[in-house]
Amino acid sequence: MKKELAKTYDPKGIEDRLYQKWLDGGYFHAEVNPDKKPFTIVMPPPNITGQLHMGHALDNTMQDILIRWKRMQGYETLWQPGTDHAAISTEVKVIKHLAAQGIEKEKIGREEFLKHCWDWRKEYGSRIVNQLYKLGSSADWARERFTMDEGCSEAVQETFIRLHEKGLIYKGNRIINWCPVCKTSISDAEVEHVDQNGFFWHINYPVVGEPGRFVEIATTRPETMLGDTAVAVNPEDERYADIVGKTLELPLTGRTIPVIADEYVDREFGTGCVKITPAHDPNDFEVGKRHDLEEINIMNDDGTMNGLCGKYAGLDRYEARKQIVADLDALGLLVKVVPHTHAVGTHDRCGTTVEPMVKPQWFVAMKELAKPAIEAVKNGDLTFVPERFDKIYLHWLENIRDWCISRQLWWGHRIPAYACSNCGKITVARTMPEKCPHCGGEHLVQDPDTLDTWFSSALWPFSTLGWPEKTPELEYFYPTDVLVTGYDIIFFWVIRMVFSGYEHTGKCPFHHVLIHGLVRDSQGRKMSKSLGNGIDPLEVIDKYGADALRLTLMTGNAPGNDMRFYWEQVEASRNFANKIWNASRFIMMNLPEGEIREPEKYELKPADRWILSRINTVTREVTENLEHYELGMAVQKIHDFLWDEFCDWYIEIAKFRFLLADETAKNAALWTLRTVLSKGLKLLHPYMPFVTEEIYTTLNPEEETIMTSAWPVYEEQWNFKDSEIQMEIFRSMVKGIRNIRSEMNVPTARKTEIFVVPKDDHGKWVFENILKTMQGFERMVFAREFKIMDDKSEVPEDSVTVTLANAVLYIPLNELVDRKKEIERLRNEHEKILKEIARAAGMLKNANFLRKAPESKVYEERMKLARYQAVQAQLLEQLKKYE
RNA sequence: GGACGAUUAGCUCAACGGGAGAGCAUUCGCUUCACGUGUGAAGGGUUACAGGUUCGAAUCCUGCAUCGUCCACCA
Repeated sequence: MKKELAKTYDPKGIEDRLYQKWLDGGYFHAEVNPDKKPFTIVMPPPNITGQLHMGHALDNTMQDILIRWKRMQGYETLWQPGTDHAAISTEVKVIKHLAAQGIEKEKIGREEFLKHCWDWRKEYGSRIVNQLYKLGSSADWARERFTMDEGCSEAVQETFIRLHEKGLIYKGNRIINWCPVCKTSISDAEVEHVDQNGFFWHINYPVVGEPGRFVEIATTRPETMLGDTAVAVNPEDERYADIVGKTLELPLTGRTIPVIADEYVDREFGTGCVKITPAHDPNDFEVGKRHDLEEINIMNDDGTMNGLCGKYAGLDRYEARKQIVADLDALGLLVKVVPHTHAVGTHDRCGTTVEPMVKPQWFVAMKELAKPAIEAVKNGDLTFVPERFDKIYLHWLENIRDWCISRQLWWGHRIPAYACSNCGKITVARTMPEKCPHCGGEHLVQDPDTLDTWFSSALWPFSTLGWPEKTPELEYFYPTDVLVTGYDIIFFWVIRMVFSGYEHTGKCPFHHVLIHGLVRDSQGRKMSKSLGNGIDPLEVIDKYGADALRLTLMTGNAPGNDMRFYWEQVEASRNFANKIWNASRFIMMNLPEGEIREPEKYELKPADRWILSRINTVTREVTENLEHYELGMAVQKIHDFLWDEFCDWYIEIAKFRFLLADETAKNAALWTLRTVLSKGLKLLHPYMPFVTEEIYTTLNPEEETIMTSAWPVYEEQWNFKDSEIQMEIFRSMVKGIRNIRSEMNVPTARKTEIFVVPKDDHGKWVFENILKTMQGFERMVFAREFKIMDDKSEVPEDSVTVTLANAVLYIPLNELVDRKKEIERLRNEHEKILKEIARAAGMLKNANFLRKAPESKVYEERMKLARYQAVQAQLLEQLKKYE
């Protein structure tokens, strides 16, 4: 039973139906299969708070393309999906959600709050997954994981304990980045430096015992002076040499502080004297450690001044700044205020200015862990595509500081550490110890903190496969093959997965990292909620289909580069889907009920051989592009081949044979159409899964799906260079005729005679061959009659000419021939060809070129020159006719 | 202060050592029996700039300019 396709491709309905079919068919599912080679990608787990945005769409389209391609190549292909608990994001959202109902986190307590979080996860965790369905993602949903599910949580705990045992996780009083709004510590990676316009306040600190003598310091944060415990100068600085060791009066506090000398101070900057606040500045903290200074914490967790600040206690840090400045001014100690722009650390999630604070936190010691991760890139075990991201990765790792992993949040993996309320010592253990191993005390309390959300993501490539158990999946699918992600999370995620992989599994978790850029709006701005310029991928899918969206995201997109989103481009992609749809529809309309016989090679016409040869080459090139992760390049070639060569040329040529009684010729055309279409659909399938599946299964009703059909391979037996050359001549003939008719404004309806005068016997053979084998081609050249002549004696005088390399075509256009216009046209062409000749001849005259250039290049230029010269001679002859 | 990227047709981008390409836009045609979400033709570029290497450079090197991104403790 022959199925018919609708006149235009309408993705609605088709996409959902096909996706359901794929799910039901279990095609996305991968199993350990010793007979096949595995190919694995882990999906960057989207946040459970998230909504699908263009970044997800791009990221997942790229992964799906690789996965679908490898699946068709016969690999056991696992695309491991899952979601991330997104500690801080989720917690913030749940708090807001509860606040709307008048519920406060602190009031309901930890257990109750976590219940709400899990409810949230239940409600929204699957939302983004369903949105990924819409894209066509062929992930193995049966294996979907969650960073806080039982297995992943076990992996997290195990990791923590092992690292702790090795001494690589420690708890310490260090200066950390504190967010006064989120009220939690954050890691260095979460701090974004933003330029802010501020001031330099120059303040005089009086020298004790020397009335009238001051030390002038400059600071951008006067409020922190309440926590100053020294003033530092450079030891080499003669200006201040005599003051080192003296004591200063710290204004507004009644405290005194010493003047110390430290290399850290830059003599050239500011006044050359730096106030040292060890508890509120990372550098001062270091200086403080070197000089054994007291660390005075002057702030509360919410960024207000604490009880040590006297009259300023309770004021917000910025309010305190104002008053302190005013008070200093009143005391005559404010020397001057200078505008100053500087980079201020802000929390990347909420934009709050980070407050450095000294707090007891858990850290991962990074120095040793970073080593194998650095080595991996240096020895080629891990490569970035494009390569330039190597440097960014290495630079970060080579300058890495210890990773602060504890968070003062409730939603997340709780730190498996227990403090004894008797002796105060901490025990790290898998379960709460009954007795303190240090003092035998029975009152132990689990650390209230949870872990950085990236601590669990770092384990994702192996925790999802069952680690720490030695599961068959881990054995088979790990290490994974390629990781696809945006450059914006190299530090957060990629680096941490790499060192975690080496540390816990002894292997690099993947060998290639394919980096993509951001999808920006049409004006090049980042899509953001606050700007309201985001484009919802679901809206695009709804209007134009998932295939159109996917194609849009992949065309003209080079790895690592940002791209802009244009609706016009989506339209173009949709048009392409429709083009393929209609070409297929046309082919199917003409296919007979029964089988098509594979023609003998000699039954194939030059056009058949040409298109078969072309798709053979395209197959090879596309496969090579994919192997190099050149996804944009590959789809460009598929697109151009299918549209320009297959639709616009081959189908047009082949369709004439449908009308013939010559069954052999017709069969060859139909078989070729079907074969090339099938292969073309397969090449396109990873990019446009829906439309290709719909067509393919209609075309091949006996096949269940294109998804598991075999990826085409290059075969030498289908390489027909001779036919490619013949078709090249044919196409230049058709183009030449169309061109001239268009220039002369000849109506399509007007058919003419065309006289061909070949240059030589070979030329004659070529055109006789065209006449014999290209049935119906006269229509393509608007010919009433197509005659091959031995010489031009019988050609009507008033003909326009089309000059080819091996023949001249004469088109008698009678009254339409404007001699002046024709001369001008011929002259223009002659000029063009002279330029070409000059170029080629110039090269060939150059002795160095002949000596140094590869032989093939020289040969190529010789051939070109010969061809140009032939054309030029003929053009000259034409021109002579008019003179 | 460093590093990286971009600078190519009106717009958005490809090409990355051998004659500058695509999509969109523009102009002029086409109710050709798959597709007007189509089709034919045309116009449009000293590949930011200045040097250099090379037989040959958009492509490699050096410098410079503009824009962008990342990193960085200049208080």
